[in-house]
Amino acid sequence: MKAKAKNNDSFFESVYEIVRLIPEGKVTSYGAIAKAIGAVRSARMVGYAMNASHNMEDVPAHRVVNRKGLLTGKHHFDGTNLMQQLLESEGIKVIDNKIVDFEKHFWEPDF
DNA sequence: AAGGTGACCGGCC
DNA sequence: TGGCCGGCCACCT
Repeated sequence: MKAKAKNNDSFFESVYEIVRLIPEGKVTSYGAIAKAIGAVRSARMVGYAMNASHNMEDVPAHRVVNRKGLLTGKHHFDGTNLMQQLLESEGIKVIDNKIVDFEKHFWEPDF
């Protein structure tokens, strides 16, 4: 069996915790999450964690974008425009892999 | 154990 | 907004 549940208390788990708290219709940046867990300099790790989030169903990685509001991680999703579809489905306008009014939909992890 | 990797960020132009 | 460069740090092989 694969058993890739990753029960370890790794850094990834911390990231999932925050991402899971993201409300619908809201988006956040990797840096914001990194800061929330207390690892501003580990923003890259946040993206790394999202890579493994594919096994996690409760992790809406599609609500996480880079600082520019670009769907940088959309390439890692099942489809090509799956991420965009999900965001639009929640009321977020996405044009050319870019979130419209990114700041408006920006959600900061509440400690 | 050491090196390579990466869904990033910030600064500069 | 966009492109380039350096730093940073946990995970993987």
